Amino acid sequence: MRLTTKGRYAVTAMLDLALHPEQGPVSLSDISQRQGISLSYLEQLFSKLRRDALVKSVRGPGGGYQLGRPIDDIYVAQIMDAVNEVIDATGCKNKADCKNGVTCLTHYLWCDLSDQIHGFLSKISLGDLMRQNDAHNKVNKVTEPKVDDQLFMLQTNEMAG
Amino acid sequence: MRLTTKGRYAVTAMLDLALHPEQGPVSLSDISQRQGISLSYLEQLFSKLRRDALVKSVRGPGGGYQLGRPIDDIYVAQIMDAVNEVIDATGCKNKADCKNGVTCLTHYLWCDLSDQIHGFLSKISLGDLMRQNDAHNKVNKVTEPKVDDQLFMLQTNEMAG
DNA sequence: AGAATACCCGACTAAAATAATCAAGTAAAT
DNA sequence: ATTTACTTGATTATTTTAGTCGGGTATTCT
Repeated sequence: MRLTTKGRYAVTAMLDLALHPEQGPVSLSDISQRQGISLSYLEQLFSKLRRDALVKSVRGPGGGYQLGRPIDDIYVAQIMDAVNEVIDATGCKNKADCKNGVTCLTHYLWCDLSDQIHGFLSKISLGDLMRQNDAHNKVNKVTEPKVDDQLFMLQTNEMAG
Repeated sequence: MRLTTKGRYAVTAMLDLALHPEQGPVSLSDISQRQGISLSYLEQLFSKLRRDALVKSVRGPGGGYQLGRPIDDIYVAQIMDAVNEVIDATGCKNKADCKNGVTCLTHYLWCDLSDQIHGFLSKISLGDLMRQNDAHNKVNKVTEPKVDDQLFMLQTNEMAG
């Protein structure tokens, strides 16, 4: 899991789609103008988003892109994973001499953390983000992410597995 | 907030320090060997970590680095922030013609998400990570880090939802 | 049918960040 | 005094990001 500017562009573009629900498909040139992202770069990103079925494309005049699923079935982690290459976080996966030394303990701890972040972003949908903004405008307080619960949940999940 | 390989190196190095509590300072060359990070790159990272008082340095023979605070007072977000430059996530912060249109709504939603991630990582300390690993080992009796399981878990996470 | 729109795709280039290297210091311990 | 190891700055190489280019294909509209 990586949180890069590339992923930010992707999430931004997906949010742009989510904010234009049923006026037909949204063209990349529209997104390009509104969000200030180059058209060709958007094409690269949407190629990957489409590969993961996060968006559907409609060709021809009046065509463009639409979300591939309802906003509550699209999670931030999925968007990030679609556009970012998965990396080997340990750097020692294939080493024969990797025998639970200090090195691998740190790697393991890092993987733990990485899983926590991934699990966290796997629970935030586009719909969550948009509703949170609504709530924020009304009450100025948010109920969505339960951070402490997340921490404990991960522990129990791993123990079970 | 960015979650990059650079930040991963920093967290890894800090974990390495945390795992060597009171045998005196830990030299960067030790960390370099154990974690497979080049010495000079570690120097760059620790320059920033020191600037933020996350580590203390001891010069001379037998010198090295120690954590600047107890493990429960050092949070992952602080480490990330120390080594990563803060970026302007909106790209329109200073524009006078930015009047809360669709563009800025997406930017605002992104900032919201970014705050959530930051808040999440601001609650995970080095101590949390280490204790969680202890609990995991006790329950599963795992003595060797199971990298393949980690990867598998990540994949199923990606597929889920 | 033909023109216009907009997705699709691969290769290429430019810019930026990451990672590593080199060189020349300073502080402290033996 | 010598060695160790931090400290700093400059430089370079590599990778990633971002953008560009030039072609395509599917679709709609006239």
